[in-house]
Amino acid sequence: MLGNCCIRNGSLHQTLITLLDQFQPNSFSFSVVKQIHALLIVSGFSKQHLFASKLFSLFADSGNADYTHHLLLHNPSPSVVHWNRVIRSFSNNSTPNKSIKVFVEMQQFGIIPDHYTFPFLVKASARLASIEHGMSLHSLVLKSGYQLDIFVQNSLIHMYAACGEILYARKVFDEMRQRTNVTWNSMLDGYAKYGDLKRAREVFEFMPDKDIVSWSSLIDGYVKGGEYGEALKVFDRMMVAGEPKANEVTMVSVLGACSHLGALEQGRLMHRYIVENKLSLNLVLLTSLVDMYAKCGAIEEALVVFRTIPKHKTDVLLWNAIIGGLASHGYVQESLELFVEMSKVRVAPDEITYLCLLSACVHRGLVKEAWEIFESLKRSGMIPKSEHYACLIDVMARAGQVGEAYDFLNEMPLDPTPAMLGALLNGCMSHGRLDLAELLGKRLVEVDPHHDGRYVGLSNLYATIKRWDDAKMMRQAMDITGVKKFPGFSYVEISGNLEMFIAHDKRHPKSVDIYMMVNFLLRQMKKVLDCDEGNTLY
DNA sequence: CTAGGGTTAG
Repeated sequence: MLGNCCIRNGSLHQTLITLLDQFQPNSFSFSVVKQIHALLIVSGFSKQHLFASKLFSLFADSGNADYTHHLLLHNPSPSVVHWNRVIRSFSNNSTPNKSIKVFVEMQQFGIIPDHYTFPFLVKASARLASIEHGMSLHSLVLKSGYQLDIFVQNSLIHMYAACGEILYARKVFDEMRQRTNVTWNSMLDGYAKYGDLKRAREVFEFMPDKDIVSWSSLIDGYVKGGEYGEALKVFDRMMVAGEPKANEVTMVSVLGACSHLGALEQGRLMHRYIVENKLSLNLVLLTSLVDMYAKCGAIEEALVVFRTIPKHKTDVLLWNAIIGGLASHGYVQESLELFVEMSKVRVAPDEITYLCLLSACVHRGLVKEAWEIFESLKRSGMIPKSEHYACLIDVMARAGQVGEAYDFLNEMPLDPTPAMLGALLNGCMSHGRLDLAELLGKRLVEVDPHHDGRYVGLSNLYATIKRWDDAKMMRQAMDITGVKKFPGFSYVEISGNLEMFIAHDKRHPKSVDIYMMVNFLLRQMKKVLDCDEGNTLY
């Protein structure tokens, strides 16, 4: 079709040049370019350098690294530029190790690397987190005399940080004579990823021209470090300053902070910001929105966003977000329906998908269904992990099948984790198997001696059966091992303000009202449990 | 005739 069109126009040559120029790396279909390629071969243009070069660039940028490599080997005399493009393709691909392979191959062909070659290779070793590759490349850089190239230096900082060698990253940084924003940002992100938020902040405050990458790196650092409030503060500061403008990447991190805080109003504001500023709603951002609404308790809004997304554009992360959201709201039936829908659009579930479904069963006490999901997981060729086993033990224990759960625990091919022992212990407590509970409680203290709750759990057990001396002994054991009891706490957002609640805390000004409501809710929950009609969403 | 290709944030 394409060919007919060009030939009728009478100027194949000109048309193809125009066509090729119009393609942007990410906005063309691989098959269309292949058609053009075929046309060029048929019409004898393929030997013309201009076409070959343009085509080659398009393939390289489209992420078809293997095809680009194939083209390269068919080129009678590829230059270092061509090799570089292939090496870059692989370093951005899912197979960065191949870019190092191609580098070796290139040298076998007698091609000498230049200062463009090294940043790609160093990036590949960063993605592989391979300090061995990284350091031997660094020595090659020194041998070839490219150590003062700022792109090379920047990539080395990133590589050392990605390999966890933050001091080496800093050494490269300190020895640089001049620095660009990328230099500062790489160092900042290095510290943030390393978990040293204090130093990340220092770099951020000190650097001359903070751009959107600087702000996004710092915000994401706080989110990854669990300092969600600080992440939002930094975001606010950026908004007040008015520039730089937040982009899609920034919003993904900020939405993550809202999710963890349960800050629904904040999250809605972010959603509005995204729409009003016409940020592109790519799949990553949409997934963050779905996740935010789901984690903030607004499952209907999560579904509204989810339903706007064309099914052929979805991936497993999006499905996990919505299935997990439904599951944690107790909508087991709906989450299973979406699981079926997901396989219909040919998105393969992963172990997280199964974990979401299993935890849904735990919430609603569905033992039989949990087993079915577990079997389905094994049928799909995945190997269940300890979290999956823990869900099964939990759901059995809650249902009072304590003996069965205990047998399962002993027969499974993994070592029991604290989560499994704890779940089983809770089951024993609520179903009166205090003999087994004591055994498990002791085992838990053994495997998890620094966890405050383990001692408290056992102490409470002894209190229940009025073995006061043993209960006291557990408290003393905590003093001896130096384990401190930290109260549990959570955040809730009420009309835009974040409120922190600490377990058994009576200091809140509305404490009396709050506990009245808690007791009311507990009674309501008991009623629902007595006549479990289930709840439906649609 | 001798261009062409680069590093950082989700």
